[in-house]
Amino acid sequence: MREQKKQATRQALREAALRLALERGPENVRVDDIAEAAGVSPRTYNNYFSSREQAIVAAVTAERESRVAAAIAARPDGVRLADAVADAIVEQYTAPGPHDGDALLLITTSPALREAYAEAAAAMEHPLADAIAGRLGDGDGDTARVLAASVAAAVRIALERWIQRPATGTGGLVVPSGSLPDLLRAALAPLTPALDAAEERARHARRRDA
Amino acid sequence: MREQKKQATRQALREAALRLALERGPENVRVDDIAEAAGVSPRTYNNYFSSREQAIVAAVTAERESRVAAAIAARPDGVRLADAVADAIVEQYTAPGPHDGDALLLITTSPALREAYAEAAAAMEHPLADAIAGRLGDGDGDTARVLAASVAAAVRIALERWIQRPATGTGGLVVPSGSLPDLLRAALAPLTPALDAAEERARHARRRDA
DNA sequence: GCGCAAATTTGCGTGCGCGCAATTTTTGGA
DNA sequence: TCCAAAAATTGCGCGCACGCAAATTTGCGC
Repeated sequence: MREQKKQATRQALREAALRLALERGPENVRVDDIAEAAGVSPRTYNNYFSSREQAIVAAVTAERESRVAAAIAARPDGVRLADAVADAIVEQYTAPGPHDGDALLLITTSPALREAYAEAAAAMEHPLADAIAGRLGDGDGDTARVLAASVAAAVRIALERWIQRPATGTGGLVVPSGSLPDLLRAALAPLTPALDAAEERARHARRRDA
Repeated sequence: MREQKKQATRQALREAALRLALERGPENVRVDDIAEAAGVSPRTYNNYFSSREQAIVAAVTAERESRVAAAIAARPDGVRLADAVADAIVEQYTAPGPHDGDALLLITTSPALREAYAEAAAAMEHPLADAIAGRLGDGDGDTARVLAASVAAAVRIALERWIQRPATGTGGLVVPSGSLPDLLRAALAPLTPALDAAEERARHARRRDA
């Protein structure tokens, strides 16, 4: 129940950060302001978030990265790994958050926030590696890590694309950065052969053991 | 020739950073010291490197990341993409640098330096994406980006493993983290199917065009 | 309720990253 | 050679991240 209090503080900081950023614009939010709004000392803020952008972005990201891993583990054993991964990711990234509308608009505004948002996808690397290793029968933990890192990188790239505002002023026809699910699946597609091959290898290894 | 001067300053900073870190230990090197040793204002230091660790690590990393891309582009068209990538990476990461012996020992000492060293692999993402796109006939630049990011992530993981000191005090038999070439190839192996598939697709696309 | 141990919060000090605007250096043309 | 534009360097100031140690809170057995 001590953990509950920590999560409460964390959430308070997230929401304070987002609210202030929406009210005043991201540039006019000091770390001290966020801490004060959450009823916490400025030093404590940095025990929870290691940068100012992280807190704002976390308000919309929440625990999404670890949910992805859980969602993958929850898929029945029959489905292909590549499908489990792609479906879980699309599912979690399209799950409606409370403030998403205005918050995402805000994030696209600031380069620093855009970067932090895309970079947050890296947080899924370790949970994802565990989930993939679980599915592969953890014959080779290293393979799982590499695949997880690759998937995380693909998601990051998809998010970068998605958040990118089409260049203003060029008047050019920039590809209007399709829907998020499409971008995610497109970015993950090149990795499908690698996931399939790893799954196949794991299957062979298991059969050999039996 | 203005570019030459910039590169000279950059190198002076790198070498000064490494030399001081070796002399006093990484913790006892202020950014101001590095700047002074390189005959440059502290502010200028941050025009070249955005963190203290970056300069030290850059002394051993140098321009390795961009060389990888060049090495890939230099391979004859016949060789498989996956082989070109793996060979180029192994080649560049085993190329003997001047100070490598003591410098690498130093890097393994400090967690911050270890992280910076592994993280430096991310710098190869963009050059690598260009090189891969070139090989694939840039039919799909997005695929190249994802593959490049995946390769960079794999290299990062291999480097993390490599510089990991076996846990002291556990007395356990930690796998003694094989040779760097082996680690690199092992980390890249899971991505081979993805690289092969992308190459195959590109070949079909080209044939269709002809 | 009491008190102790563990974990968390907090204040303080230091060094750092970087935006900004002024200054110095470099470049290329007349 | 000289000058104007461009580019790099520098000083300044601010806010921030974080190590450290003291203070506070929390959890738990009695």
